[in-house]
Formats: sequence, C-alpha cells, structure tokens
Amino acid sequence: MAVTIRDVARASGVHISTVSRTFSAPHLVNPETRSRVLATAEQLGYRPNRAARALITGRTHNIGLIVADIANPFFPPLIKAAETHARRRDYHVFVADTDEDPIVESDLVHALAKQVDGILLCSPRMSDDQIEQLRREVPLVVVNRMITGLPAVVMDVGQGAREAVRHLLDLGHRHLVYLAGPRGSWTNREIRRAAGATARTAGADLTVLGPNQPVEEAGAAAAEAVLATGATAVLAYNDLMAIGLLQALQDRGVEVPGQVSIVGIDDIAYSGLVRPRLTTVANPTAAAGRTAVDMLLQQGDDGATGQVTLRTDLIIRNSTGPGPCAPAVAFAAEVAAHVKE
Amino acid sequence: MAVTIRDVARASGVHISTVSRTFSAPHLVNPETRSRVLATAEQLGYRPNRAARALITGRTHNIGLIVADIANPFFPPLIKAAETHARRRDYHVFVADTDEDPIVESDLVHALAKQVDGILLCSPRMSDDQIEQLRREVPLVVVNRMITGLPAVVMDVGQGAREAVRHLLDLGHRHLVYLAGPRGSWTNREIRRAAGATARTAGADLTVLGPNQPVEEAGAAAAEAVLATGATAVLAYNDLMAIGLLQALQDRGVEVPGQVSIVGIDDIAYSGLVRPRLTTVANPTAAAGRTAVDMLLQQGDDGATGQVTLRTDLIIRNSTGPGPCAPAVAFAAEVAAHVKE
DNA sequence: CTCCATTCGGCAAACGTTTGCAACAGCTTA
DNA sequence: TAAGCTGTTGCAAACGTTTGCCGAATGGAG
Repeated sequence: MAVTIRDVARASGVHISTVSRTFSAPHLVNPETRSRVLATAEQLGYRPNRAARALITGRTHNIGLIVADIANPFFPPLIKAAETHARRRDYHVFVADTDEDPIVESDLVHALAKQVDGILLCSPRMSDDQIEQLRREVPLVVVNRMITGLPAVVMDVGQGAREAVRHLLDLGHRHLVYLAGPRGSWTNREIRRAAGATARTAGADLTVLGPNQPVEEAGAAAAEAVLATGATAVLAYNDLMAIGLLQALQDRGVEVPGQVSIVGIDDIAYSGLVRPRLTTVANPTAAAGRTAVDMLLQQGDDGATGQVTLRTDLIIRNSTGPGPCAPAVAFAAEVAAHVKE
Repeated sequence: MAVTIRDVARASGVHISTVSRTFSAPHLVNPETRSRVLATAEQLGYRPNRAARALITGRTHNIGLIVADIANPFFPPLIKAAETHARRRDYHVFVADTDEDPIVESDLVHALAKQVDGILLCSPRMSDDQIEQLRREVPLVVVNRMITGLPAVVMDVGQGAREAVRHLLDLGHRHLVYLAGPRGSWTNREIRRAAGATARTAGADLTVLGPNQPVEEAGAAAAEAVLATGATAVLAYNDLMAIGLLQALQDRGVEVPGQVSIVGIDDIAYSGLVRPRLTTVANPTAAAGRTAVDMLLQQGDDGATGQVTLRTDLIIRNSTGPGPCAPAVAFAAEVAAHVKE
C-alpha cells in the first residue's frame, strides 16, 4: 500500500539499512549514495512510518497536552504556542480536554501515556498525590501548579494578585472580595493566599466568595452575593468571571468602576473589548507553553526537573477607580511626601 | 521497561496470542481464561501499545485536526467538540495550527498522514487541486469548504449572509459594505456571493472591502475605508473583524448602530460582550466538529462521501438599527399589507 | 464406542523501522 | 609488507502487537 523503506531500497539498489541511515544518521552514509537514495525516496513519495520508528526507538515524537477546557480563552494561546513550538522541534501534539473533571484528567494521562514521550498537564485539577503517581508512568510537566520535585512552569499569579490588591488599596478601597475559582486549582489557592495576605497587612477586609466554576455565568451569578458583602472592589479568579460579574452589575444599574471596581486575571484577548475595559493581571501564556515544551523535551536528556516561574503584569485599564477612602489615601501620600523632604 | 503483552502472558500462564485476543477479540477466549488474563493485566498495569497495534492493523486510532488559527475564537468550540466526540469513540486527536498559511497546511497533512486514520481540514486555505492531491494520501474531511467529490461539512454561511443582508435591507439600508475575509477562504467567497446577490436583487449597493486577515486589527484598520464608502451598514467576514471595526468606529465618535449598523458572522462567545451587543450569524461549530469526526470515521467503513450542510441563524442584537430609508421601507410594508387585504 | 463439530489456545509470520555487529575496501603507518 | 584505521555497507535481530492456521480437547449424536 504505502511506500516503505523497502521500496526505496529496491529502487535505489541498496539495503534497507542504508535507506534507514540516510534518514536517521546521514553522516554514516556516503554522500553519493545518500543523494541517490534521497532522490528515489522523493520520487516515490516515501515518508517514514512513525509508528514503526516509535516501536523500536521507544520515542514517539508526540506529546500530549491536557487542558481543563479548550474553549476557555485562557488556553488557546497556550495551546497554539506549545503546538507551534513543538512542531518546530519535530513533535506533534495531542490535545485533550478534561472538562474540569479530575477523573477524566487521570484517564487521559493513562490513555495517552503509551503514545507520547511526555505530557503537559495544564492547570490540573487532580490531587498532588495522583499527579505524583501518574508521573511514574510518563514524563510530566505541569503548568500552573507547583508540586515539589515535579518539573513545572507557573505564572506567578501570587505576585499579580498582590499587585492587584495593592492597586485597589491605593485607590482607597478597604473592603474587597475575592471571587474564587474552582476547587482543586493551585492558582486559586495562590491568588487567595496572596490577596488575603496583602489585604490583611494593610488592615483591609477581604471576603472570599466561592468556589466557582471559572466561567462567565459563575461571575454573573455572583453579582448579588458581591453586592451583599458591601465590598467596593472585586478581584476575580479570571477574566471570564470578571466580565460576567461586570455585565451583571451593569445590568443591575451598578456603576463600574463608579460604585464597584473589578480586577480580572489572565488578560484574555477579550478583556479589552468590554466597556469599561478590564483591569487585569496579564499572564504570559504563550511563553508558558513554549517553556513547558522545552522542559518536557529536555527531561529525557538529563533528569533536570526545574521549576520555572514566569512573571505576571498588572494592566490597569478602566474597570478600577477610586474607592471610599481615596481622600484619606491621597492625604497620607501627601504627608509621606512631606516627611521625605 | 513498560509491561507488555508478553509479561501478562507469562504471569497468567497463557500464550501471548491469548492475551492479545482477550483485548481485541474477547469472544474468542474462554470467559474463565479471559477474566484471569484481565486480572493479571490489571494487576501488572498493562496498557496495549498503540504504536505496535497500529503497525500491524494499519489503524492508528488517531485523527488529525488542522485549523488556521487555534487562537481565533471560532475554532476552540469546534476543536473541543471534535476532540470530545473522537475520544468517546476511542480516538485521539492531533491538533495543529497553520497560521493561515497554505504551505504549512499542506506540510502538516503530509507530516500527519502516516500517524492518523484521517484528517479534518478546517477552513483550509489551499487550492482545491492541492486538497484533491492530498486526499489520495490520507482520508480527508473538510470543514467549511465545498469541493465536489470530497466529504465535507459546511455551515450554510450563504444562507446566513442572505438573512443578514435582508435584515439590513429591511431596516432601510441601501448601501452596504462587505468587509471581506482572507484570500483562499471558501466561506469568504460564499458570503460575498450571497450578500452580493441579495443586495443586487433589492437594488441596493454592496461594496466589497478586502481581502483582510480575519482578525480584530484588520477590522479596526478598515474603519476609515468603510466610512469613505458612505455606506450605512457593514457585514463582516467574522465577529472578530466586526468587533474591531465596531470599536474603531466608536473611537472615532461614530455611533453604532446610530450611524452605521454592523453584522458579524460566527457568534463567537464574545460577540455578546461588546456594547452594543453584536448582531451576528450563529454558526453551529460544535455540531460541525462532531459531524466531521463521524464522517471521517465512517469513511473507512463504506466509501460514502456525503456533504453535510448545517444551517446557520441570524441573531439580532443591538449593533444593527434603522437606516436612511427606514421610513420608505415602513411605508412600503404598509402598502403591501393593504394590498393583501 | 466412534465420529464430527465446536471451542479454545498455541505457533509463527508479519507490520516498518533501527541498530549492533561484521565484512570489506582503501588508506596510512611502521 | 603487515597491521591497523576509517568509511561505507549489508545482515539480522528486535520492538509489541495481530491474525491465519492448525491441533487438542470437549461434548453430543449416532
């Protein structure tokens, strides 16, 4: 059916091993022979069969990429970057979607394990233990989760959350809400901790609302609860929820940022589309995808299991504005300036 | 290293062929033996090696999914649906991104051909000839493109465009713009043709602006050109461009839909987020993904090469409003009503 | 008790590669 | 001139499965 190494060998009058070497170890074959083989291969339209190659070398040149939800706009840039980067290194990428379900996640790792050289686990919802377990089956790199001893690339969302809270504090907000993300999310815990600590240090209140599914609807559904807390500023687990909340508040006649300020996280492509434009913490998702691929591919060579942290950036747009204590804050700043003199 | 069929055979005291049959043809093995084998397999953590299986059966149980741009919000729902659907049928999905480049597209098909049982080509940018060519290398199903003799699932964007134009006409617009999509896009040609015909029949003007990359920036960049035409309504190749245009117009102080009406196509998740909410043609992308997978998997069985057309729906939101001839249209409608009586 | 059909399981070839080993030619070196 | 390289090629085993074929065992019919 398909043209194999054997056909090429016959057509160019050499042994199949020579053809094989022409492709996998060119320096071992005479340049003249090589070009002859290459020519006939080209002419016959020969393409090496990766399955056969994988069988003997044990390397499939495939990697798996498991995400919670392909349709969540946080992931596509990461997927795209990872895929493009992997392809440049001659790897193909299986993409799979767990629908936020840890069971599916674990099943997927098993199912993919034999077909790939490694798996990128993005924002996993499994327990640390489970991940440790799976790790013995197949090389793993986790994204957006820190597990000791496991190679990981995380976006420093804690730093971003701190900056965001400080920004709100500086604006004169004293009572904040953290609109939490899904149970099992490492990112969620990080944000919560960082935001809580920053608020506490400043003597401000932070109410946590959640857990929630990381989708727009959850943000919208939380509107009442947010208003009930009496808080004047909200940090949301992600932009999707922030946008949902933003629109639900607007529908209720609540002004943003007039009455309530909102900060999202991720800087998805559409956070700049809503009005007011969303203040948010930008995540370097594309860089994360590329870095994760690199780490996965290097893992084979040495046993290096680094953990890379990528910095995040607060992007101040128009969904945040002065809070009730803005005058006091301004006064304090002035005093501080005088003291400095 | 990994546990193979041989290990299971040894551990359960049967021949490897029996183990193989236990998995691939259970009815051929004694229930008692079968459960024993299953038990040891489970205990040893045996997972069949798909590469080896593929080598002998010729079926990889993988499919390829090639899209122009993963980060374009049109695709993720399609990818997600296809992946989930495929997995339910025990297939894994390679996802690849061509960056709108027909060369990359063709290379990708070649590269993937030997590793998959078929490829889903979504919104391909190649020429019909090239696709016909590739088709002989690997089973293909194209999405959003109609090529005679080739299995395809298309969303009836022509119908959607007609509805959209009629909607604008009914609102009293007489001079429309079609903000075209990328060269090589079948969808683009369809929309253009349908919109042009509908406008012409009604004696209205339709100016085509393009081709353009199907991204927000292109929509924004077209703002001046749109205004220069003097048109009062715009149909855009996709929501991304429509949104870009919408915001660029607003930035220039042009009221939407007061001065210019805008209709998008796709109904991406974020078309409802902008203000005014975007009137758009909803595409059943998830259904398309599932259908395409089904067609691809059936293709092996029989040689059926159907072409499925999925209907689209005009969703009227707030980016479209009355045009300059609204009174005349209303009068005509009234006359028509009287005539009917 | 014999014969036949049926069920089950073993044997071995095959899938398309890679790769260690050996063979050979043509050199260089001593 | 012998010995030893170096560069190039062929040979054959191996990777983990599937599957056509065959033989053994079992049970029922006659």
